[in-house]
Amino acid sequence: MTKRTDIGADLTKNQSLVMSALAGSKGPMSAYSILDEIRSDGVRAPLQVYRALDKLVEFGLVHRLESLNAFVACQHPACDGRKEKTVLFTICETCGGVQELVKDRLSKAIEGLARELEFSPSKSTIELRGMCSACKTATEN
Amino acid sequence: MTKRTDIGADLTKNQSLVMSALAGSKGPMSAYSILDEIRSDGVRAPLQVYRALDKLVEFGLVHRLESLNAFVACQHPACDGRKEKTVLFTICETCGGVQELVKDRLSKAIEGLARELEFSPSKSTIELRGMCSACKTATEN
DNA sequence: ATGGCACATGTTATATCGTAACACAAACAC
DNA sequence: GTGTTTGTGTTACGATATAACATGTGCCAT
Repeated sequence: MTKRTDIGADLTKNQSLVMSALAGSKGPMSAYSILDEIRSDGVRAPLQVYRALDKLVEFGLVHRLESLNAFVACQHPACDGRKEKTVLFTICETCGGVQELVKDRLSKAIEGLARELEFSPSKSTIELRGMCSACKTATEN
Repeated sequence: MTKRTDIGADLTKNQSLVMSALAGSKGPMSAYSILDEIRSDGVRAPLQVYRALDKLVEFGLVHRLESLNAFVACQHPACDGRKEKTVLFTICETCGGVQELVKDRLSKAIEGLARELEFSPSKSTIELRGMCSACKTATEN
């Protein structure tokens, strides 16, 4: 049932609920905080959330941040076309903001490295923790 | 008490126990599997392991693999001098093997990116999941 | 030497994150 | 219409991590 086309459409009920919780959040959310948001819509168990998240990640609509055990909505229209790309996240430890980027130079460096090592990556995790420019300026007073 | 100099020396009791469990393992270990290894030495609670791990990570003797929630001994003599470097891990999903690398091209790409974004990283996580060359050759039969 | 400090330790309890196993329902293929 | 796939719902549990509090131990400044 259902095929994903554009954002939010053609998702199953639980997938839509999880997706809108994430889309409505300005930062990453844990599976359990998503659950809390959508309890009022009838979702009751962690597993329902995790199952929806698995699919959303598979669709490229959501990314998992490994260093936070949390999830964010994809910041591109849909990451679908970028499945093969190397995505990087910056995570500001001050404001909690997350930025998602695809950079050619970085992708190239990773690809080159993998080739050199004869390692076939199926998934890459690149996360920078630190302080974003906005928080730095805010601190300089 | 105690100052770290070379590997294994000048660590506290619990730190040494955790360190040797990790050093004796060919792959990454979870905190709880470390605990199981060193229960016979009198370590009883997760917290004792986590505290030792925190210090060992701080010393650069151990790295945390975020995508596995697990820990590995540093594969360099001691990662100490490399604190500012960008370390990458390849994680083979077939054999469980982990390789730790420092590559200049990658470090440069990350640094350039951070500068461009005016983001100040305090820690970077770069992990490639996939299949190592050895497992690939083993599969080709 | 003793009182204060920093740090490592020990212990219990609990928070947080994630999955196994089973049952049922809806859509689809043939 | 029967079998298959996929989503759903529920209970129970496993795995990962930390809070809070008490104790021990070396150091060193007065």
